[in-house]
Amino acid sequence: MRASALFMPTVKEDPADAEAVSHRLMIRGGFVRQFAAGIYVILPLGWRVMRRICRIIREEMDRIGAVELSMPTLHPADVWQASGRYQAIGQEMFRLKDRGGRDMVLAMTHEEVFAWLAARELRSYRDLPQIWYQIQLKFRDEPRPKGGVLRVREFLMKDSYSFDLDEAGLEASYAKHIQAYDRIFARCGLEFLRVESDSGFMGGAQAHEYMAPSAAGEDRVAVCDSCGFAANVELARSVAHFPSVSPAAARGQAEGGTTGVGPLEVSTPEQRTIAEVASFLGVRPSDLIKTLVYVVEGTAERRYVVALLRGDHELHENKLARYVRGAVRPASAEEVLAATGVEIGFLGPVGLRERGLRLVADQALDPAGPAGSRGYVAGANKPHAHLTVVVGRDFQAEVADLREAQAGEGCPQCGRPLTIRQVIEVGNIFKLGTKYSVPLGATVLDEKGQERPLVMGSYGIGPARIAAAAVEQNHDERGIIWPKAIAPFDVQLVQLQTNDEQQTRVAAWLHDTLESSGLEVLWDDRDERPGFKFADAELIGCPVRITVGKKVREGKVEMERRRGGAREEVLVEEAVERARSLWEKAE
RNA sequence: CGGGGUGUAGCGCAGCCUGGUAGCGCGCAUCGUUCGGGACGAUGAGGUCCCGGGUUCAAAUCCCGGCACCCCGACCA
Repeated sequence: MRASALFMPTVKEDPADAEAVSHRLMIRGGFVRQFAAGIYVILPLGWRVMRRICRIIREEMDRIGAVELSMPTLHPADVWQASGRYQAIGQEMFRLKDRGGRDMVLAMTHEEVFAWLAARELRSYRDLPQIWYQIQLKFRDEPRPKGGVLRVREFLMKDSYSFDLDEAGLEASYAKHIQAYDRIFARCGLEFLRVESDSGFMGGAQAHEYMAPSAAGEDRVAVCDSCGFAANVELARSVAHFPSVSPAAARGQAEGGTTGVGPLEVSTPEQRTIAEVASFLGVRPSDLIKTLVYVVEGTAERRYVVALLRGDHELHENKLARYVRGAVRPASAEEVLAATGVEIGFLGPVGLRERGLRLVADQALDPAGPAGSRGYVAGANKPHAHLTVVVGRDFQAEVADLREAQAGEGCPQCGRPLTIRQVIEVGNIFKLGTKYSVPLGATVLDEKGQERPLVMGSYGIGPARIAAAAVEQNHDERGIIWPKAIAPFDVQLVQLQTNDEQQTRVAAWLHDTLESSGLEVLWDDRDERPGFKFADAELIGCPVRITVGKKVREGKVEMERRRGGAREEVLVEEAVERARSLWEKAE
């Protein structure tokens, strides 16, 4: 491909509104342009990267026996009403009406349509298993698109759906996807992790996410280097550290004993925050209990739930939400007062049950756990006072994993220290069960002639996120260093003097010969100065660069790898073989 | 949705406080010189100053309302 014929608008200056490295470099390198918030034009270079990624995805999906098809993105609302998601999903779904006034939606995912198709076309267990996939647009009205193509409102997704007769079949389909995904991300040249993920509070099905470590990532995972445990922090349990108890906090424990008299009150005028109380009483934050009031929304359960955490720990709201099986939000100051009768700052667990509130304590506070029946300081539920309390003696609470795993805490499997890594979610796999097949009537007859709902799985990959993650993980100050499998071209052939006939002849020959050997070549034949072309080549980041310059008079060209390595002079007649071997060695 | 910020030539920005002539760099066009690390000179094209309303003799500039985009947080099938 001649660069003069390729539309590749590179820019020298950083775009003003691009923060993430991948965003900056993909704009500057002429891969994408922003059209509106979270909506992108993919330019020819970007599209070549996308096509290579999609090709790898197709090869690996086909290899596990999946079949490709294409689903509509404009859906009548009724399939979404059937699954309940028309109501359950809020503003994230684009909704519209057709000319007849019928409710329509733009597809944000395709479980419903695939289940609809399965319901109509799959009749017998003999039709199973099936794995269907597509590479299709998704529309999500994200509240805040960000990070270039990392979080957008319209994007391409490979999504596949498996249909099996039973859990064992789903297990097999799930395992096949793990195989395919491991290969896909490895072939795309990504550093990635497969981690346990939150399957939501709609059932206990298993789910994993594929995560590419990057500072631009929006998720965090807890990883154990010793035993290989890896989970999203939304899910990860961890073993807390248990610092020794401060004398002041221990006093309540000692004087009350584990079964003896109740809590002791201390005066704490105007001391509201954990830090204030700790410093006022001369104890550590880990000697305090944090009392957080949350509102449970959209369930028949009690409206408030009180979360108790050790003072140095942070609540992970999703964990609380999953435990109480409903969305939660922090109660407002007024709601806290209404529910507890106390202002924020002096809230504590003692006596709240008697007011009809549900108390959930984080595992680290469990008296049956490593902390034992130790003393803590907590609010007294009256202004300007705190109590020294013992969990289980002075109040009772349900125990659950509520806090976010922190770096250095113990791995739940082996106890060694956990590492927290920031990651980009590039794919996920999910055991759905019968969540969509039942409402959409996707059933087959089993060998006994009994009607059974299909057991489904759904599996997603974001090709643009693979591209962005690859850039985040592979770049230097000059530009992108594409992994060779997904680079827009394999070789960038830079011809320096475009009016030099000998150079043109050599470049044309190299271009044609390399192409016929199976490598894709971007021949920079533009009438630009050398510095300009070198800068563009490094910005665009193809694995191998060949420079055709004045040395062709001596029968030589230069070549080098984009990722490090020395620049070398090579005889023209040896250049094709040498370029191929450099490309083979590229990562 | 809460907080912060920005909208001026294709891109990056100054001008706004203190109202009156719309400017700089890059890019673009033409010519010349140059051209192995984002060249130099000359000439030139290119503007609803985000939109609407108000104040004023006069608004890019002041006031009111709206919209768009970015960042932090919340949210994220």
